[in-house]
Amino acid sequence: MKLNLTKSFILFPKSPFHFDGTFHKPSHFPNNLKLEDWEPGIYWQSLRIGKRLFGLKIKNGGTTAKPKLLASVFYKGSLSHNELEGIKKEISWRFELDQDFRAFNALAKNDKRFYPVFKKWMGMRNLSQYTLYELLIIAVVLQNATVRRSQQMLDALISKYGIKIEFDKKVFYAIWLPEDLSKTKEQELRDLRIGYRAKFIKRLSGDFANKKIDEFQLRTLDKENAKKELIKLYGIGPESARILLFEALHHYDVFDHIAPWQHKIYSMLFYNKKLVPTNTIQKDILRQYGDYSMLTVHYIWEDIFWRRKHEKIDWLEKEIRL
DNA sequence: CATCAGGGCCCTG
DNA sequence: CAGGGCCCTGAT
Repeated sequence: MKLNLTKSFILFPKSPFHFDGTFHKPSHFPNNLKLEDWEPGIYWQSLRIGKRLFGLKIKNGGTTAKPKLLASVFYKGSLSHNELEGIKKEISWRFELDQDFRAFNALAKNDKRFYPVFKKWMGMRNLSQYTLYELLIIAVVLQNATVRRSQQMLDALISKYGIKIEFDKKVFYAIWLPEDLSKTKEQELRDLRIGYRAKFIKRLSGDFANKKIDEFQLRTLDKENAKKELIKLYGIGPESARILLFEALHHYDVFDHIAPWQHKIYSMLFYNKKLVPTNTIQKDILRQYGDYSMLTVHYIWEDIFWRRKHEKIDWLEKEIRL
């Protein structure tokens, strides 16, 4: 599908805003059939809004202190004024453009140990590129699998059910709509070598298609209630819920679950030791960072993965199982 | 060649 | 609330 038409507009995120830290997360695994792409100062992605599919390109037109985004939406057919306004709002929500970071930055300033990290990434947002359903699919392929296998599963799903789009002379893929999968036979999904996750994905797709769950309603709930709703979903447990609460629903204080592979990395990052008990890590992080526990960890986590691009960090390589 | 854990979760007892 | 089973892969 070629998206030939385009409308451009300017967005002003609340200062400070860190463009590259926001639009590129080196800790996320890259899949071959790209949903998004980044180079310094430019970001692209396929953008699902309701049932429509768009291309989104955002260029950096400002600085961290005086942020300005040059955005373009690519589309086919028509795009009404109202629809465009809706897209702008959705972009603001997903990329947290209006987020007030004053309290967080005050906390960061008093942190002797990690202040250099916070300073370096000041204004970095949590990145939530996808709809709740799309992120749910990604969370499911992450379960009980190493990075390479997660990549394989997502690529297999996208190559069979995804939608290929072209805009700005680049090719991207988008995740299908829930209703596209709700009637699929479980075996057809299993043939993609996603194992027992086939059952999860089928049932989740059905629940979304039948409106048993509504992303916009979940956005209005507080953390605990949102979590309760997410855990009710078939195939979504504590770890997947944590990912969704942070990435899709923008709750900054969800440091209630530590997965085994994260455990090793946190132990080294925060204590320079091999394995510190998880409840010690949790207590320490919650005591120091409270309402910003997950956001804080996100800054420190992404920072080490940025560093990994240029320097070899031996202990980290061992923990990132490819 | 076999065995096993891995970016978890469900189900059973 | 503990523990077994689950799909598949790459590591050992």
